Amino acid sequence: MSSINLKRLSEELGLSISSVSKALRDSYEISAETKKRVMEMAEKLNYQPNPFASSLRRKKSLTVAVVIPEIANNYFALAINGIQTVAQQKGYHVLTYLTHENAKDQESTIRHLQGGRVDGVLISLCSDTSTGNQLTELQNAGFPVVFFDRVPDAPGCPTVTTDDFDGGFKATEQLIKSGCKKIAYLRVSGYLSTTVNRMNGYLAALQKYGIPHDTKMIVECSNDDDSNQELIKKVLKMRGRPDGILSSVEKLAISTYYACTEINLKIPKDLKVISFSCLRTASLLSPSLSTITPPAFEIGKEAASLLFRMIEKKVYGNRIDKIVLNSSLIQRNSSR
Amino acid sequence: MSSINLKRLSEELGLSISSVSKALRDSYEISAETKKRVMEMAEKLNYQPNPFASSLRRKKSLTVAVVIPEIANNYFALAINGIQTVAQQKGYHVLTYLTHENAKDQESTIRHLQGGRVDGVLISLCSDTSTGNQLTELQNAGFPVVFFDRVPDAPGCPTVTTDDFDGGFKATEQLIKSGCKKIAYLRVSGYLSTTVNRMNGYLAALQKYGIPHDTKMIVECSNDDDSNQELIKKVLKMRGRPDGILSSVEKLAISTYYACTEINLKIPKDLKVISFSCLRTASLLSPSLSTITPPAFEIGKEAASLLFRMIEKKVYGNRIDKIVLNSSLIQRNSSR
DNA sequence: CTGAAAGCGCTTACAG
DNA sequence: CTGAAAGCGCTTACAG
Repeated sequence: MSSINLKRLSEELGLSISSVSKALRDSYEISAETKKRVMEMAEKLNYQPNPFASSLRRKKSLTVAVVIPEIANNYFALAINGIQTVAQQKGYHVLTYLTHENAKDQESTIRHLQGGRVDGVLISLCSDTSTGNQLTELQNAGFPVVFFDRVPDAPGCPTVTTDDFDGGFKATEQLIKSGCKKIAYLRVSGYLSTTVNRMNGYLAALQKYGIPHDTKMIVECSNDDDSNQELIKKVLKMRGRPDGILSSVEKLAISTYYACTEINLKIPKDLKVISFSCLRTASLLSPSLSTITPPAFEIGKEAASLLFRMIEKKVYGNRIDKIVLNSSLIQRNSSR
Repeated sequence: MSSINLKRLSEELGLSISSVSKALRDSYEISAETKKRVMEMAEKLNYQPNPFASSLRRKKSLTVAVVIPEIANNYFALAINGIQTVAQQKGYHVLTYLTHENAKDQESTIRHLQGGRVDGVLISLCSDTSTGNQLTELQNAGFPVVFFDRVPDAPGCPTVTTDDFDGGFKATEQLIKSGCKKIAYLRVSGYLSTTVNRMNGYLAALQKYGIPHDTKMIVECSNDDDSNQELIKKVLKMRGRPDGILSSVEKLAISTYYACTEINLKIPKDLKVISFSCLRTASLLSPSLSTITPPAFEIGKEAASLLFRMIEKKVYGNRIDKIVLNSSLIQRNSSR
C-alpha cells in the first residue's frame, strides 16, 4: 500500500511527527500556516493514515457491524442500503455478517465482535434465537447495540421495528372482508417479538370477526424453500383447507404461489393471499400480490442513526429507544 | 469491550506476555501443557485479541472490501452472499461499500482503501467508470484486486464474469426465432466490457440473421427508473417501434413491463421481452419473464476464492486470471 | 521451552 | 506554537 506514514511525512516537511499528526487532525495547537503546508504535502504524497494504528490508540474503530440472517431478500438489501447511506455520510465503515438463520453462526459472530473490532452493532436476529443470549452481556457492558426488524422481546433493548401487530391485524381483516372464512397464517419458527406480534394481530382480527381459532390454520415453516412448498401444498389439499393465506414473510408467499401452480389452485378465486413483503415486483406478479410493506430503507436509516447517537453518547442516561415505523398495506389482485 | 488483554492474561497465568501470545498462536516454541493452560484461561476469561494491535503488527487486516454499485438488486445480493460464504469460512471480515453508480463515490472509496484497511478488494464498477482509473495504481503496487461482473476492458485485470457476448447473442437469436424483426437493445451508459460484450453479441446475432442494424433500436438508459420508463414508453410508441426488447439489466425489464401496462401493449403478443436478470420471481411475473441468468452466487464465490489465492500469494508470477462462468438462457412466456 | 525487548504507526498529555 | 516521550495491545527475532 501507500507506505507513506507520519514519519516519512514529517521528514519531508522538516517537522516533528507530533506536529504533523496534530496538523492533520486540525488541532488548535498548530498554526494555520503549518497546517496548510502539512495538508498540501499529505495530498501530494497521497498520505493515508493507518487505520489500525489510529484505532488502537484512540480505542475507536469508526466501524459498525451489521448482522443479518440473509441478504438475498429485498427487505435486508434495502435496510443495508439505508444503513450504508447513514454510515458513509458519518465516515463510518460497515462490516456485514450473515448468520444464515443459524443461531450457532450468530453466536460466534457476536463473540468475535467482542474483540473491539467495531464501535457498535446493528442486528436482526435469526428466527430461532433463544432468549437471554450473549448480546445481553455486550449491552450490559455499555456496548451500543441496536436491533431492527427481528428483535427480542426485552425492555432493555433499543429497537427499530414496524407496527407488526397492526400489520397482521389489518391484513387478516382485509382477507375476511374479501370473504375468507378459514385463514392460514404461515409463520416462521421461534418467538421473536416480530413473529409473535404479527401472529397476535392475526389472532385478534379473527376474534374481532368471530372466526373460531383453528390451530391447523397456523403453519410453522422452516428455512428450506422446497420443504415449505411441500408443506403448503399439503395444507392446501387437506379437508377444510384454507381459503385465505397470510404469509409472515416474503419467501413463503412465493412458495405459496408455486404450490398453487402445482396443485392447480387459482389465486384469488380459490385462495386469497397477502404477505409481509418488500418485493419490488409484487405488482407485476400473476396475480399481483397484496402486501404489507415495511419501509425497509427507512428502518435501516433509523437504526443506523440511533446507533450513532448511542455511539456518540447523545443518548443520555438509561434511555432506551423503541422506534416503530408504519408499514403500508397495499391491496392487489391476490386478495380481491 | 472485554478489556481482557494479553497482559491481564499473562498475570493471571504467571507467564510472560510473549509466551502467552505464542501459546495462543500455537507456536512450536511452547510446550503442550502450557498451551493447554493458556487456552483454558483464555476461554475462561473470554479473551478476545485486539484486532487492531494484531493488524498493526502483522500488517494484515484479515479483511476484504466489496465495492458495488448498489445492493437492492438480486444479482449483487447473491454475489455478496457467495463472497461472504467464502470469506467467513476463511476467517476474513467483509467491508461493504456502495457507490450508488456514482464515479465520484467510487473514487473516494478506493482512495480510502489505500490506507491499508483491507488486504484485498472485490469490485464491480459503476457503469460510467472512465478507463484508466486509480485502481491501476493499486494494482501496480501489487495490491490484490479482483473485478467481477462490471469489469474494465484491460488485460492486466483479474476478472470473474459471465459469457456476456454469448448471452447477448443467444437472447437475440431467441427473439428472432420467435418472430421479432425489430429488436431494441436497452443498454446502460458507459463502456465497461460487460456492457460492450452483451451489445456485441446482440449485434452479431442481428448480422447473422441479416437484420439491418438500426441505431434507433439501441436505447441508452440512465439510473433513474422513472425517466427510463418514460424513455421506453416513447420508444414503444414511435413509428416503426420495436417488436422485441433485449434488456441488458433487470431493472430495465421491469420498467418495460410497467411501460407496457401504461400504454396498453401486451407482452408477448405485441412485444417480446427477454432480459439479463437474477430475479427470483421471473417465472411468477405476468407474463413470466425470459431471462439470461448469470450464476451470481457462484460468481461471488469464484471472485472471493481468486482474491484469497492472490492474497495468500498462491497465484504466482504475473499470472492474471480471467474466469468466465456460463449464464443460462431460460425461455418463458414473455418471449414466446 | 520461556522471557525481555523492540517496534508496528499512530495520538496526546506534557514540557518548553 | 512545536517537539520529545509514553503508550495503545499485539508479534516476533533473539538471547538464554
